[in-house]
Amino acid sequence: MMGMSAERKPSPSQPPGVVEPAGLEASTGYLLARVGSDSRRLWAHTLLEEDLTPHHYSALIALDQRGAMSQRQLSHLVGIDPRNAVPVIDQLQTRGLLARNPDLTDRRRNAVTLTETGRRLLTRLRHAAEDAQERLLTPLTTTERRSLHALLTKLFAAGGAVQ
Amino acid sequence: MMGMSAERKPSPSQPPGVVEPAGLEASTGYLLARVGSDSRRLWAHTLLEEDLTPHHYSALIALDQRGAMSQRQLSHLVGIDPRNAVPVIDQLQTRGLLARNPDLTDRRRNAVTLTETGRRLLTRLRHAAEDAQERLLTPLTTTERRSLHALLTKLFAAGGAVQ
DNA sequence: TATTGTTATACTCTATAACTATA
DNA sequence: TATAGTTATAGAGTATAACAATA
Repeated sequence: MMGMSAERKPSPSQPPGVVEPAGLEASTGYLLARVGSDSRRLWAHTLLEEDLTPHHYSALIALDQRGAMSQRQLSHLVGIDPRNAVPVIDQLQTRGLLARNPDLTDRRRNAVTLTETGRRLLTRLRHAAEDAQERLLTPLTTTERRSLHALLTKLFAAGGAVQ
Repeated sequence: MMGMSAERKPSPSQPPGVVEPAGLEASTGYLLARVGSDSRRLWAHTLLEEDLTPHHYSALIALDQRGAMSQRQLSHLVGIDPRNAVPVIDQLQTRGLLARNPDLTDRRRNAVTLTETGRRLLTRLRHAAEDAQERLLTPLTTTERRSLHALLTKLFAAGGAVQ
């Protein structure tokens, strides 16, 4: 419908003498980027019903998990630039989902916290997230899902090394 | 340096009674999207030296592998919208890397083919792609890489089912 | 001097709508 | 009527440069 589509060739089975150049599916990096963007697209589409973007959701999740923190900490945790976090936090604050309080130990900082409204919305969103994830991972068995999660975690944890 | 960064907690080891809400790293979909975008970023950064984007590269690869095809086929194969493929193909044509020839069986279509110049450039780019991939997958063993590739292929192949 | 939050800005990627020429 | 290519356009995501307040 919208996502990915390229046909696959499970077994190359080349006629002898013909060397076909490697296709896109041969690259793990390409598959990672493409499946990853599909994952994001799927989730973004679901969040549209709540008028939120994946960045909004990630920020709410991080605040729920770690409690109050500065905007820099939050941006770093969510993986976006602090500059681009400003409008994201603005919108969440306007909707009463989080609050910016003064940090008493450092007056440059805002202590960003989740509100009760934000927490309630998050509960609803978590269910939607599980549904979306279920749809995404349908082709995999439980064991395969665990394996994929472990491998991605390994890449994610080492992330700082990339570039 | 720029990519991902969130700290991990290999073992949760909660104090009894405290239930910490699940964080972002608990979601396979999130990890997929984030590691995927890092993969794309890394590759895009490498391609910048040749003044190309990942889409340009994907198009060249697909043409090299499958030969002449229409713009729609090419777009579909690469996973981008035909509308957005127009400027991509324009730029590649301007640089003499591919050619748009009339399709004799259907005058609406362009038969897009790789030029010799395009093929030569591609040879160079393939090496760069291998290097980038090596950097990306450094944290994984050979077995783990094979496993990841297989899992992603499974998700990719089933892609049409998503959404 | 370095850091926190901010603004303004620009560029890429992706998506919606609508046109044209062919089939 | 449906399809192939195209244009214009708008939005989200990301990145560069620079600033004020504070450490």
